[in-house]
Amino acid sequence: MVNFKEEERLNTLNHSCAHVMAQAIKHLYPQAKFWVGPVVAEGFYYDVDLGEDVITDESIAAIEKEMKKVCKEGKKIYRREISKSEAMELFAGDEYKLDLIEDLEDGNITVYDQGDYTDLCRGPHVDNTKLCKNFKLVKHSGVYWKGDANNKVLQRVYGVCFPTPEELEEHIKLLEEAKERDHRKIGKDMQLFMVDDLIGRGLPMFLPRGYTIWQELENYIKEKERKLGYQHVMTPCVGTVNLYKTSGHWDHYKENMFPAMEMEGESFVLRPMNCPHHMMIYANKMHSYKDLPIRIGEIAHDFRFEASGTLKGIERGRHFCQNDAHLFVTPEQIADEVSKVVDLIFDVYKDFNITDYRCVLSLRDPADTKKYHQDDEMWNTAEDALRKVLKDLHIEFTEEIGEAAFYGPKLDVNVKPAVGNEYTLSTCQLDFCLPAKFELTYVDKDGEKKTPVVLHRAILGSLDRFMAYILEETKGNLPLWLAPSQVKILPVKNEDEELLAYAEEIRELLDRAGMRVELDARSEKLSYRLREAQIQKVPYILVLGNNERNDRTISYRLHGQQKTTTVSIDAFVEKLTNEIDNKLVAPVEEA
RNA sequence: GCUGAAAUAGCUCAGUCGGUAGAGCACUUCACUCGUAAUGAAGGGGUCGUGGGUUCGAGUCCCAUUUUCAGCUCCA
Repeated sequence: MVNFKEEERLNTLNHSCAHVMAQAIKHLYPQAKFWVGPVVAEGFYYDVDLGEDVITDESIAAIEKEMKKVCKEGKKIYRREISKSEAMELFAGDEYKLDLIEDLEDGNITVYDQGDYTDLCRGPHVDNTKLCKNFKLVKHSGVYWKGDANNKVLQRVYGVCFPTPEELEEHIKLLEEAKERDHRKIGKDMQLFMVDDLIGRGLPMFLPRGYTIWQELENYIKEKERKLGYQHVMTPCVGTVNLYKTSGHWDHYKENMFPAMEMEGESFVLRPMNCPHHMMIYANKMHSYKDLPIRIGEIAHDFRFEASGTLKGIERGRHFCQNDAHLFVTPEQIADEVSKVVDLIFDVYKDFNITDYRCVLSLRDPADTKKYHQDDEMWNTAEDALRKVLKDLHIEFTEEIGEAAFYGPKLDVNVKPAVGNEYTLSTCQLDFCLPAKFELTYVDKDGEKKTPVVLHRAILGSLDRFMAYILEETKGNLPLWLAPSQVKILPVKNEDEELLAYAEEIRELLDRAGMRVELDARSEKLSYRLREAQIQKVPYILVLGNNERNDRTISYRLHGQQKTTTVSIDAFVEKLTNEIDNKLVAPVEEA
């Protein structure tokens, strides 16, 4: 584990390496103008305007070569304090640096010199460029200046730097291992899902083995919800445009919806979310305060026209299934219901052994009048309410401005995948907005009609995305209850009729016990079939020969292990049933 | 959508200077009957993503296009 001091040292080194890269780029592209070059979680990057030039894989190699040269020269790095007017003069003609200097306070401006290169920087830096020699440029891309799609595209080059070549090597190895954990690779290798151009991009299809996992997840969460008083519904994947105009989604998100279909003078869209459908289910009848909370749940198919560059296997597609629910509550019930949702989230994370997550309270940006529903009082009430509940529950969270939904603040639980950026797995959103738009009511104690509050929540998020995460976390070695194939039976010989009969008897027995079991009696060597079963990541591999048949026992081997264990048939069934029913994340070994 | 890269058999990939398509695995058949990660042999399988162009000749060079990948932006 890297401690804080070490991390600071590493950050300084990476920051200096960013300057070395900038210097090298300046040598190769004299017209280069630099924006910012910060240290990030995995190294550093620098954004640069190369005018007409762009960065390609070849130019990366050239830049690396030039950087080696800069490091070898080993120029001292000097820090200099300068005044704002000096800075303006030094960087005259560089609109990017001037833009940065504009926001800096006079008397608080420093530049760093190394040989023929000077950069505006607050530092700190290592004292010589030769310390930066253990680096690698890992990727590059075009980025919008200040992240705004209306601005000019700059070139961003990412790199990493370490004190020793060994640490650099180790880091590169880790990156490669992460690629092996990518759910898209696992999904292909294990035949879980597929995509096809003719079906359409962003539209993955679950194969039998993948759908088995999917169904287990569906059953799992629905059972949890049922016990907590949720009622499940099924609603259509299409709705009228008017439905989404009523909810407000049309104004906010129509660019990201599949376009409207006009039929018989009516306009329909594939639904991007289920809130409006569930609102109408609530509105279907009169409700008393005594009926609340009402919890409407659905494993719901949704369609969003995500930008092509954002599609990623089953983690983010244009069709997905939300583990969605809308809780209709009185204002007094908010705290209790949010707390139950939070409990459910962490209960589920415990079942799946998910420990590496981050809670975010996503708030509106009051300055963004376009995105957010305009009602200051509503926002203040909702944000304060949600913040208070989280604090009372002693949940550790950070607050992020401008991350709220257009209708209300939310608690997001974020995780990081093997490859790529953090995403939200679970969410709980507090909404004072949609119930009013749909004029939802309940009759309170005093006989007055009042507007309920709605909690939007998704625990597994989308089943597709959750599955992607679990595949990456487990590297495809799923717990028994989720494994597409739980037991593989390998008779030692396949021409011994009595042995085959015994293998078939065991297969039927396990099948009747509700297990997913396969018998592999092909005329291949045992070691061949065993190897295949291991590659398929089948948790339990049974090897049955005449020893087992004579004793009426079972010999099994766990995926990825060498050890063979022999037990009675009953003991084996009991062991597996226990493991499946209790959804254990790892097999229990006898003492 | 934006910047860059890539696309060759079901999968993983090779294919040099432009000279007419390769391997391993998988699949089919035959032989082998085997006690814990690959038995041997033979065979089938490709309009080299798609469409144009250059050339005597294109998997290879050029243009367009589709899809995939990395990053950016976005994620109700």
